[in-house]
Amino acid sequence: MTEPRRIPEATVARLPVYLRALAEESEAKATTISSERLAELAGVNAAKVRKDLSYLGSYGTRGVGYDVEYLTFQMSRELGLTHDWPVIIVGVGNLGQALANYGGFRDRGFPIAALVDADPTKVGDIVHGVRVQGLDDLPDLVAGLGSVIGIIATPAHAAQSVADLLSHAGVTSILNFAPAVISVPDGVSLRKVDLAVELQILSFYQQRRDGGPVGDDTAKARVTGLPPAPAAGATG
Amino acid sequence: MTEPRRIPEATVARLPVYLRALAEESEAKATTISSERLAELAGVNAAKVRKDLSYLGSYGTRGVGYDVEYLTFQMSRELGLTHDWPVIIVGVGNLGQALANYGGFRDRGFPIAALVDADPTKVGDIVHGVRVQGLDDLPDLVAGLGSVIGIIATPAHAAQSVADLLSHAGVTSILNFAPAVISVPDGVSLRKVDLAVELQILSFYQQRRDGGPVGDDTAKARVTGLPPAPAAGATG
DNA sequence: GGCTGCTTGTGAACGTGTGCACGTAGGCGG
DNA sequence: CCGCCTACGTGCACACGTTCACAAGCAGCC
Repeated sequence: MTEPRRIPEATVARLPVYLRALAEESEAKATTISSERLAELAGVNAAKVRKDLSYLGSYGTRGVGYDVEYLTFQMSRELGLTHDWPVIIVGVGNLGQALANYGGFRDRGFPIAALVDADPTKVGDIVHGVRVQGLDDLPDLVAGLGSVIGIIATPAHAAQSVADLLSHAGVTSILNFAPAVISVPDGVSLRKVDLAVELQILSFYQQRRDGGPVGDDTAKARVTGLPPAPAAGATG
Repeated sequence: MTEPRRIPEATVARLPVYLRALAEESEAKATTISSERLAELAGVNAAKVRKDLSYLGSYGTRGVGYDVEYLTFQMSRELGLTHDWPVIIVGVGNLGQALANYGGFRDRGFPIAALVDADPTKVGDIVHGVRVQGLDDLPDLVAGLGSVIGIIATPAHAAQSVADLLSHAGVTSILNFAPAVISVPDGVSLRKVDLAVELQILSFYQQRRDGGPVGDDTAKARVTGLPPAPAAGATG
């Protein structure tokens, strides 16, 4: 029976990186590539590469390596990149426009199929050669495009309602750029990119290197900060 | 010596989300918040919230919950958000300009301190009220700003050399938007945001829902695809 | 054809992260 | 002052992901 082979989420997230590395190696006229070389290009270790690739099947040749073209094809197929995936961007503000103008999407098989905004004054504008449409047009747009990916590039307060609209219109893959936690029905994939969160994570580690939090002792923190109640506990 | 409390990476990544949830709850005039409510706002489960917060210290009150103001302060302190972190954006193309114009950074304590580009024709331009400077100015800029976060918004081929320049100039926190794997010296934090990779991950799961890869059997795939051995040449 | 060297594929050990379930501590009403 | 109720803090078991180490398998060569 044709086992669909469960692929761990962590592996899936690395496949696109391998694919890019393979493209580079292909440019360099290499016909085969070892797990070690691929690991170097992808910034991981060789054992991880081999384990990840083994989930796709036994596409390597012992003593030789992986055939670049063949592995590229298999990986593209597994990732669903053998055909284009149209993208609908909701929210034509700063970020939405930048995304629309970013050529990297179309180049990688994700053409901007539509732009949508709630603001009536923006509807009708042409951005990157695409006419901005209203939120009401979403259901028809999605119906006409088939499998589509929705990108939320609205302010935080609008994110959840847009996600609801998208889900209701039949979109089952959503990428959220709004700085808000949103929930979607079962069967809908949601990924998020939160720029401020990334900076805050960097801030955490940077600060640790700089010498830890201000008032590295909890007791001292009580001086700077505000204890919630008369009696505040110490570290433990 | 006060134990610096090791905080798991997964927890660190969630702290900013909690912080945002706390801000919302504070807006709503709530003085205390339970782990359950916080979990709901952050899109995780309550046990995880409690475990995460316990790494910061015992800031809750049993039977009551967490004091919103106090927890906000402690969390901000731990994340290093009690002061601003200036940001230098390298690469003033589409994405770089969008990031510069995105108000969400300054609002959250990450003011754009400088814009840098390798293209001499762009140097001197004013973007978002900031004058674009040349790559040569990086060392002086960093020296004058102290702890700073570097954002790479260049094309992929320039990413590694920019990362080298930043590291050499003393930047120890880097956020990479370029679609390339880059390496940095020990002691430098690197995080990456790759838009195309996110779309490709969504594509993977979308396709699985749509009925799996074309040629769902490996044997069949060899018919559709090209066996590596005799001769190859397609996909391209 | 058989030997050698190289690289894959994978079982097993290890480390990290998650979630349950419950002990525990603090507030509150009587 | 006491007992009840609530929600935190955490030990423990489990799942997931990573890494090591090595047998297996293939190509090349004599």
